[in-house]
Amino acid sequence: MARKRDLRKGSSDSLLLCLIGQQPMYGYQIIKELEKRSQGYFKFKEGTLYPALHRLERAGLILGRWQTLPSGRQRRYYYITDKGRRVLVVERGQWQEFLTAMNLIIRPART
Amino acid sequence: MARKRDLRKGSSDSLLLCLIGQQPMYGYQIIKELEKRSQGYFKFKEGTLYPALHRLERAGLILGRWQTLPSGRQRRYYYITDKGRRVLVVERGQWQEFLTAMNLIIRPART
DNA sequence: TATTATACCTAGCATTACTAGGTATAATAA
DNA sequence: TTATTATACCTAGTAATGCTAGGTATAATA
Repeated sequence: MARKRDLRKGSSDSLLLCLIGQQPMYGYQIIKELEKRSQGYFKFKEGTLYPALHRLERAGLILGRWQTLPSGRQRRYYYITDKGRRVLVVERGQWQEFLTAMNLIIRPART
Repeated sequence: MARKRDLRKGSSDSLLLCLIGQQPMYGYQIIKELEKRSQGYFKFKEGTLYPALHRLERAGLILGRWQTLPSGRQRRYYYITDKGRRVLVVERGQWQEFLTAMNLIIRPART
């Protein structure tokens, strides 16, 4: 039973949009930042993160730009788009609705 | 983007266990009950519910028994098992953890 | 008589998180 | 010097699950 994995399904895009919406970020940084902010709960795997970023970019919600560090190392920074911001608002609302509905069912019983 | 669908992924089993844990129920009843209790949010499709019930039964978390009504109609009532109760406790905890982590990320920004 | 509600079922599709592999550089430890 | 860890990106294929769309059948209502 892959319960934890599946609870997370569908939340990834909102999390990524939310972070990138606050500040442009690159993939590796996002993984570290999500783990830090969630106090260790979210540990995105690369096989989850990078495909997700590519999906969001294809959907026009974020925009990626390669940036070269003085060291010569390459990073791909992602910027949220206007469309991305609009979608984020919707998704935050959907999260609230889902949370409310879940709590109506799950919470009442204290057994 | 099937966002709402995917948020729900992984929550179904907990919802079903939770309901059946309070009182034995049959499939059709569960659909109606979930919709009522969630104030219309959860509208389980039969293609979601029945396979889920069968999964839970295969996993030994619930037990199904056919019952014949005076009318002759058949219903399959599901009962939670001891194992099911133990799993439910775990899943409630996991939901809480997930909720907490999500809120740490999603809530702060009020943009 | 036709429609809606009740009551169950399943095959196959779409989506997404993850596994497990890959490439490459920089910094640190042994 | 060498080995390991951290940084930084990528993808093919698998597993899991919600849903679509179809099926069967009876009872109640319009």
